[in-house]
Amino acid sequence: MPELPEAETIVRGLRASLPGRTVRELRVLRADVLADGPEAFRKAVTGRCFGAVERRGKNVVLLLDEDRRIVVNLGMTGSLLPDPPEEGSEAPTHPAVIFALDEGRLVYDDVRRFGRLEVMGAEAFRAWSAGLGPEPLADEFTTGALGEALGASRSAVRDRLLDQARVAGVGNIYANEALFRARIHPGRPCRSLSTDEVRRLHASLRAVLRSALDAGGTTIRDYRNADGQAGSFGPRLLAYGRDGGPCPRCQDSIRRAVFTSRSAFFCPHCQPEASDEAPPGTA
DNA sequence: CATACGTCCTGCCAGC
DNA sequence: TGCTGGCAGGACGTAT
Repeated sequence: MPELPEAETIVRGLRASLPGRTVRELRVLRADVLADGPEAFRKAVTGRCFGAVERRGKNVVLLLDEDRRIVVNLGMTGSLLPDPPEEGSEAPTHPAVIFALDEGRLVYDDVRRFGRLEVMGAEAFRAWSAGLGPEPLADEFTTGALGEALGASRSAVRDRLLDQARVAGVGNIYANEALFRARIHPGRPCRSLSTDEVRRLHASLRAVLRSALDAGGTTIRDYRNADGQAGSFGPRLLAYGRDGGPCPRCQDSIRRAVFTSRSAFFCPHCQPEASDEAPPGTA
C-alpha cells in the first residue's frame, strides 16, 4: 500500500541512478500493468533517456526526453527497483516490466498487479495532474485548503481523505493514523467537523506523513510487498492494524470497523462517533 | 453530482 | 498436515 511517503521514498532512491540512463530494450512480462498495451508502451519509451524523477500524490513520475513522462501508479504492491539493487533494497520477486538501460536495469515489480504504467505527453500530464487534489506536504496546503477539500460533504472524513481528487497521496493507513492523532472518529461526516477539528486534522496529517517519510515509509507485512526499501514506520503506527490492542493515549481497546469496504481503526474513547465539539458553523 | 458497489489480483492465514 | 475460503485494498467502471 504505497502511499505518499512510500512513493516519495522510491522516488528518492531512483534519483541516485536513473537520470541520464537510456532505455535500450523493454521486457514486458505482465502486459496488464501497461495502461495502453505493450506495443504502444515499448514504442514510447525505447531509445529515450530518463531525466528527473518526481512524485505526484502516490504516483511516481519518471521524466523522459521530449517532455514525456511515465506515470507509475503503484497500486497496492507495486515498486520500482534498480537492478543491481541498491543498498537495503529488496530484490524483485514479481517482475512485470523490465527496462534494460545502457547501464543496469529498472524493474517494475508488482505482486498483485493493481499498479499501472502510462506514458503521457506534456498536455496529457497536465490534465491528469490537474485532476488530482493538492499535495498535503506542500506549503500551499493550509488548514483552509484541507477544509475546502473536505467541504460540506456528508461522506465519512476517512473516505474523503482517500479521494485522490480531494487530497493527493493519502491512503487508508495514514488517513486512519491522522484521524487517530487528531482524535476524530473516521466515520464522522465531513460537514460535522468543527474548525478546530479541521485544524487538528491538518496538523496531524502533515505530521504523520512527514514522520513516515523520515522513516522511509511503512512496510506493513514483510511479505515481498510495496516499497523498494523496507520502511521502518510500521511499529510507529498508533492505530492502524492494532485492533484489540491498547490505545496509547487512554488504554481503551482500539477497534476495527468496516465501512465503504475498508477497515477503519480508531479508539472509541478518544475518537467518539458523536462530536462533543461545538456544532458545525459555530466554531 | 454524489454515493455505493463490483472488479481486478495474489499471498497469507484462520479454520477445519 | 493439507486444503480452502475469506480477506486485504487503490482506482476505476457501472449503477442508483
